[in-house]
Amino acid sequence: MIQEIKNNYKNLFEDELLEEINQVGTFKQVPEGFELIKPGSYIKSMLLIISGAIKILREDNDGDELLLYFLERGDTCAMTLSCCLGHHKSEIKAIAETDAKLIMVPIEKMEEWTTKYKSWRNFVFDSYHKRLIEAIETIDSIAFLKMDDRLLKYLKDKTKVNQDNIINNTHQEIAYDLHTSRVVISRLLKKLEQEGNVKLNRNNIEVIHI
Amino acid sequence: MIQEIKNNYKNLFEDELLEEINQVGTFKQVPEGFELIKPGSYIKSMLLIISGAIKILREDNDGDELLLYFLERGDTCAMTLSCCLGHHKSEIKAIAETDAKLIMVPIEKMEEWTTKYKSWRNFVFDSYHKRLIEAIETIDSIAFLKMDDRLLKYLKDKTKVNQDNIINNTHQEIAYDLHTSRVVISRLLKKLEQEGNVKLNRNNIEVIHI
DNA sequence: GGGATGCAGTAACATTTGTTACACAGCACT
DNA sequence: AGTGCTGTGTAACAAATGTTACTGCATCCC
Repeated sequence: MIQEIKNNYKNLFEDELLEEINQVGTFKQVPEGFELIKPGSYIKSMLLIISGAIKILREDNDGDELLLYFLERGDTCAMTLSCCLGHHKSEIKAIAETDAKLIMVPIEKMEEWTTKYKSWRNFVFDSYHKRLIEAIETIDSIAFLKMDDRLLKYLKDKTKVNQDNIINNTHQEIAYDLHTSRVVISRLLKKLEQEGNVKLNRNNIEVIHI
Repeated sequence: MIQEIKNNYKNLFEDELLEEINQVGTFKQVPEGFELIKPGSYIKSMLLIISGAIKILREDNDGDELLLYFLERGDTCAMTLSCCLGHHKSEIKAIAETDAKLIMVPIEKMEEWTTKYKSWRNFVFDSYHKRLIEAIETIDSIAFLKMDDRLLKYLKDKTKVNQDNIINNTHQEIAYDLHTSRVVISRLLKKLEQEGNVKLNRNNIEVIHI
């Protein structure tokens, strides 16, 4: 495992911390679609992402969903952090967007390390900063953009985290992430196709100009 | 100043830290409407709120605005924190919602204290957590609520931070905060009045059932 | 082949929100 | 009283989004 950790975090963490992570962390491999965090649950360990991508969703009382942002290699989940440090319940849902490799670190170590390692502290602060910025960018999208631009932005984000211009999702799945209806997505995708932004096939969408 | 600090932060910080804040911080009193943070600017000092309320806004490229959340006594601005620690530009705008008393702490102390004081570290983590939660709640409002419910929620939040059932704002000002138009706000306020939720007067709105 | 199923395309319509335009009321100032 | 200004009420319309219903197409299974 140590090699995987080093490959992804050696610039961020000092050797001693890398060694500790190696000792107390457990390696985990999950398939696409795996539910990593359920809303309302307590979290037992935090996750460091080695490869793949995780999507973070917000769910309201009626079960309606909305995509907040994606996490990638080198990222961690700020909600996990604050849940661990503050002992709050999870406010979000996390699903593996692609097959992913993770390291799970028990929560007891979290606080210990924030005292012990400056690099860890900075990592945690930086993660919070990034997530706050991304949450605010999500607000920007919802508040300032119309659905067609939100959709295009969503598709581009998807191609980025999946490193693939082809998006293998149904219109219904996209509608869930953007909290709208399938018909609306179909309509707007057709418009994007006519404008030359995407090419539509059954079960997949090719994004043209990235 | 020390007394003001103690009154508001003595449960959070150890005496030694309170003393340091007293030595390096400067007291500041600002009137309602004062612009504390401009978007795009670099921030020279972070602020601890003693009394009053601050509203935090997001501004897009066209100058359109959207209220993110309010800060109150005992709060600090997470964006300031991350700007200071990460040396990023401000992503937001901060306006005094009411007359307010603040303590300004020079940014150099920020990092020093995160190393030195556990209570400071926890305060910073906790602030991040709160702001992230509030940003996500703002997302909830925009994504899941219709404008009439958003407006009602806004009015209730306002009465809370102002500690006053009477809201002294024009419809236009409310429209800016919610990123919609004056006509829409007038229309919905009228509806809320007919439903018995508010009472409308010139230049002010009385919120009935808090 | 025939049927069942899931996905996408589309029309028709409803609702919500945004826009433009104008009337009028209250207030300040002269 | 007359003038101008700001804030509010409202109608009429436009645009965006949501909803319902129906179609056909591909795939899978029998």
